[in-house]
Amino acid sequence: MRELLAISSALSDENRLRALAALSRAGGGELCVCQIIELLDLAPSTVSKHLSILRQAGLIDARKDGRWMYYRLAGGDAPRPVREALAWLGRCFGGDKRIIEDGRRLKVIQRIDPEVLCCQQRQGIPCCPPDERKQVQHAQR
Amino acid sequence: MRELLAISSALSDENRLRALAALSRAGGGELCVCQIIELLDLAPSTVSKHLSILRQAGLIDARKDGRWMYYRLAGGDAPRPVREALAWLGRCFGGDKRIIEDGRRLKVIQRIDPEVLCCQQRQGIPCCPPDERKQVQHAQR
DNA sequence: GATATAGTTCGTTAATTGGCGAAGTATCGG
DNA sequence: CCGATACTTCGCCAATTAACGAACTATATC
Repeated sequence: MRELLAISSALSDENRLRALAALSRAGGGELCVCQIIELLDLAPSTVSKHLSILRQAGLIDARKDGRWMYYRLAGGDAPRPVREALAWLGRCFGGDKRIIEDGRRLKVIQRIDPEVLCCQQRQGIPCCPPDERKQVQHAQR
Repeated sequence: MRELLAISSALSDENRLRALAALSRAGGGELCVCQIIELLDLAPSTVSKHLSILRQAGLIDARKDGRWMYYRLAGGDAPRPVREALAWLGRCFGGDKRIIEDGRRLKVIQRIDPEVLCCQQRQGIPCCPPDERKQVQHAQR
């Protein structure tokens, strides 16, 4: 019950679902935090908290490489409830508008060297056209 | 996304999970509100709210019969995300201690005529062994 | 070592949510 | 019609949570 609640609670936030969708679509299966920050357009501390909630629930794994943290979806060694939840999500994400738009932006983000991306974030430069970002936010609903 | 969030949010509360588990285990597949009130040991208005959240998410259906409302799990005509979520839950509930205990108590509750159960609730009489419930409640007796 | 940097943790605030009782709605039995 | 009854909706309060910036940790580079 506790595990089940941890999973469903982790899934009950839009930004966390977006992060999971991004991880499931990231070629190579890994994203670094700065990429997720860029995608979600939230403060680093907020994204870090979201990722820690997903990790606590067992839905994602983390790998540290120098100063960088890479996150990926939990794999075949994860408990069954986790694997099944991820499979369920995968089938649901299919045609969602927001997820598709995120996928498009993710491709752009992944083309940028993380080093450069972080540098741009420090200076408050968005990597994607700003007007697209506002649109996404307003289309939110 | 909206549907997905409605479902996962509905599942992110222990009492709602307990209600779903009870519905999945209720022989005949239906429970009336007073039975769920008795099982969860919450105020009627609270239980009603929980049920409306589950219903909003499409996870349960309702049927009105006179003064009584009967709830049951959504069936094969429900959207795929809902059906899959319920299937996932069904596999998770398996060995959970609380769910098993609830199942035991549910059997006792279902043996009571709902008419009598409601009458007892009005008078603050618990239908199950008092030592398993909060002592405060029958202080009046 | 000193400085910079990628993430995390902490503390605060605003919004959301779970809980209750009171009031409201619809139905039953007289 | 009338009261009783099964449930829902409303209004309020307490607990939780998402968000942020500031402070902290760990690692890389000089």
